[in-house]
Amino acid sequence: MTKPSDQTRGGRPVALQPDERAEQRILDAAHTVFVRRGTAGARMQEIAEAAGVNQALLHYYFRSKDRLAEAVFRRAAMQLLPSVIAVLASKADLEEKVTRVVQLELDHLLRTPHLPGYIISELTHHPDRARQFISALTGVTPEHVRPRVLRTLGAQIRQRVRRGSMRPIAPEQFVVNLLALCIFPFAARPMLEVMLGLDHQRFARFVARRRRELAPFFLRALRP
Amino acid sequence: MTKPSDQTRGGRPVALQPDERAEQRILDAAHTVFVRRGTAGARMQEIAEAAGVNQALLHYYFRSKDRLAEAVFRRAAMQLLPSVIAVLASKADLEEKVTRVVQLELDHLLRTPHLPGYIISELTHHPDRARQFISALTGVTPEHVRPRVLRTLGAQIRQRVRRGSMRPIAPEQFVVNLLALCIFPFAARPMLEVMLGLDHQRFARFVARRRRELAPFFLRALRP
DNA sequence: GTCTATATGTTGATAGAC
DNA sequence: GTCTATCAACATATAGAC
Repeated sequence: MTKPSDQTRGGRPVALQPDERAEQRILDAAHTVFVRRGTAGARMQEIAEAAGVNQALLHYYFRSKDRLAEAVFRRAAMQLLPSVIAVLASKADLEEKVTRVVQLELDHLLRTPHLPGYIISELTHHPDRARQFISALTGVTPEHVRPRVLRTLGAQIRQRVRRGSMRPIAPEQFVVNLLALCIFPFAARPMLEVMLGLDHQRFARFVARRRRELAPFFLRALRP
Repeated sequence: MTKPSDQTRGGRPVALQPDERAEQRILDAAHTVFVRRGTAGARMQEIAEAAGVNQALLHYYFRSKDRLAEAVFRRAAMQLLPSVIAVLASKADLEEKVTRVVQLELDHLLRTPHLPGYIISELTHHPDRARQFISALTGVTPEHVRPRVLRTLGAQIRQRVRRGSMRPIAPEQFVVNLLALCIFPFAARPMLEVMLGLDHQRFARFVARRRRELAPFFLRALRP
């Protein structure tokens, strides 16, 4: 078994080899197809066509559909909450954290609007994905950071509460509320489009407005 | 083609016939399996076993997997926003609407926690579902009601704003924020469980707390 | 209405040439 | 590394007996 990633190329930053480019093209194509159809609904043939290669090559690089799906999911999971955890764990004060998370997340989701639906879909239908999701996160932020995010937030909140400038709120509720307000509109986009009669253009305007108003909305809810 | 629903039984409220009970059992079993595996990942055989019937009977009643999936989705879509639209369209004042929507939705989702993930998954992967979703809604609330929900909410908001007791907010943002805060925790439950280290019991407590605190949280965000 | 048995078409995966 | 050709395993759907 000689997988391309096992080969040594001397470690120098060379231009991508043909094989690497093929592997990358396959991964990108798989991402597109898996996101659109879901893992179970995706067809290896469609991925191969989208990548401009033969179906056998998919197995050459990734061995099975399952492993390919796992590779795609891992990469996608690392994208969903990239900067968010970093921001929440930072030393910035709460107002700034909220404002920056909203901007970062909405800007990012505007570029990859289908990501939330895909992640949610995978996590609900594929039991093992939860483990893979957490290990993908620990690839970005070390294992011990996440519990610390909650403790840090909790400390910041308690400090505010003591000062009388904030209502008490559990840090878990804080995080979930913030993520919900950012992510849900994209995850539920098809539902919202038919419910509210939004076409693509209106949805874009809807999000643009949200980008300005969401952080103030959230922060008002925290006032005493 | 003699479908059981075409048969006349005199219109009197009789006990369910064997056939009806089979059809119902199939629909329930299909719901369970489709929700767990997703439409593409579900197998007719598994549904048949769960319903305690033969696979051929599924086709006898529903003709194809696709039609069965459509029937299941339509029923599920009617469940997701059952009372919510009714409450939002009612004459109650805004505080009461918010409070009641939170209670109704969280209570309902506690009983069917997998519904949001399933609906979102279907809508993102199956393009035609959007049409079916809206027609399922119009089965519950007449077509002309939903635009009126937004107008009604808009009028109530403007009234408050004029009185100085509320910040301006577009009714679309109002509705999406409210739904996001209610539904997202369930749709993203597997993600939140690993991110926040919640087991099932902790998640239940998390939601119980949310049931008390969410409406006040939301209403504070609306204050001037 | 409900079953068993089977046809028919896909799909993921492999073998082997180049 | 990349291709063509092909296999074996399902999964959906139907035929036909009871």
